[in-house]
Amino acid sequence: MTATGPNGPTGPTGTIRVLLADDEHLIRTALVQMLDLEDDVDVVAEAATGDEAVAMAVKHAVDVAVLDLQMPGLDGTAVAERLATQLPGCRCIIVTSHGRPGHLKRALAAGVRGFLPKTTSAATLADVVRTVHAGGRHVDPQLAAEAITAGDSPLTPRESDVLELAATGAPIDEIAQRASLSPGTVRNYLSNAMAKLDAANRHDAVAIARRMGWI
Amino acid sequence: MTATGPNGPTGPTGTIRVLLADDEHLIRTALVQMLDLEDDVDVVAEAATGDEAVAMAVKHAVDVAVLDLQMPGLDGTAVAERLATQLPGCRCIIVTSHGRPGHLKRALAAGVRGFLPKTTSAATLADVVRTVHAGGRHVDPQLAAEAITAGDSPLTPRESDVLELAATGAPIDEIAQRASLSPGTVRNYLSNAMAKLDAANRHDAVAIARRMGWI
DNA sequence: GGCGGGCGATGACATTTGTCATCGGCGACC
DNA sequence: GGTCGCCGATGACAAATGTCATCGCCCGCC
Repeated sequence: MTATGPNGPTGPTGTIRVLLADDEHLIRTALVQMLDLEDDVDVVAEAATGDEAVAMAVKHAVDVAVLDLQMPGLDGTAVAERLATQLPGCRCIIVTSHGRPGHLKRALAAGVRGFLPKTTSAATLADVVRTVHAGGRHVDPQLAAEAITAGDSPLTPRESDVLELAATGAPIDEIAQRASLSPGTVRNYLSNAMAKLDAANRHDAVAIARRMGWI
Repeated sequence: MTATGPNGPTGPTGTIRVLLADDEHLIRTALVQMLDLEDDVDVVAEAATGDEAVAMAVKHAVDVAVLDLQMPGLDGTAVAERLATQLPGCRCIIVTSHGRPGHLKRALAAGVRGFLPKTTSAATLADVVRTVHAGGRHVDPQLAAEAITAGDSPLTPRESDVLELAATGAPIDEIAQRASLSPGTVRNYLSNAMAKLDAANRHDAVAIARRMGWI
């Protein structure tokens, strides 16, 4: 099984060419060093933002991209979407601190092949890089279970928009302005969202939606 | 300068005995491996929670404790407070994702000697471990500047309490119950806090207080 | 063509919040 | 002893928020 990645010939000696993207310098370096200890893994690129990640992945034609979910600019899922078209052979793995069911769903929809919370053991990461590079998939079992029980967001697109704007704590009028809606309409959407989420008020609704990863 | 830690004789060969506490398994392992590459640093204990961190630090009589700020149970600052009495010679370093001025102030008050955001470069961490072990201090310069300009929390202790309870999005009555106060009193405190923080509503106030690290 | 659902809006209404003045008790400080 | 600030409370009032019914428009589906 000599290394012929999905993207044609890979590294000179069959190592897996990896991009690692994380905005936290300390963490990124630590992770890179750790992955580089594996002799079949070669971290050939690093990035601190989503945009940088896309650029570096393409430039170095990496086999696997390990992406932090929350980054300035594009988030990990958005990067995966871009790479799906710009570097079709590249497989993406998302790593995140906060494992919300909704995030997992969106990531999977974006074609991500691996999804891990940062609470998983270190050995797992290298394994998942290999699994994914070989064409397999891996999502954290516990998260998968949560995602299944949690179901999809009951909110309509507009309701999500408005709720997202409400997340800043802004009063109704400001939300209305920013969404180009009448204040009354905003209240209606918010009221609907609250009913669907079984929340006592909109801030509670925001908290619930956030917890589920729906906004 | 043979290694005689503040706590009496340290490791057998003058290495610095370090505890590393972080609830994210992946990160913790990566950081441990990275620090262990330094030949004058020896990570002799790990912990995933605040309580565990205190226990392990004492048990292994470490010279330096590297603590993540946000952990289940005790947070990094609380651990530092405990260690100040239970293991007086131990120096504490706090590492955190979100650098809020208030957190820095509280940490310094708790006797912490180093304070770093996770965005700092990897080389810095080992340096700070050495600096702190040698009796020095190190706080991230940018954070220090913010902390100085930000000033202290204008909130009274009770106002902070109530605001913290309000942070969950609960309605007034629930806050009142949980704080054992009359609803009217809660509204007064909240109103005061909002005025002091120049916030449009209490959720805005929560956001501001959080940003400053005052709750 | 009818039906349902999302979208956007309005109006009326009840409830919740925020504001303000005011009170009494307590402890610290001069 | 007087003053000041924090604590806890009450009441009155205004403003923001949440609820509900109802309307019209448009689009997709059967």
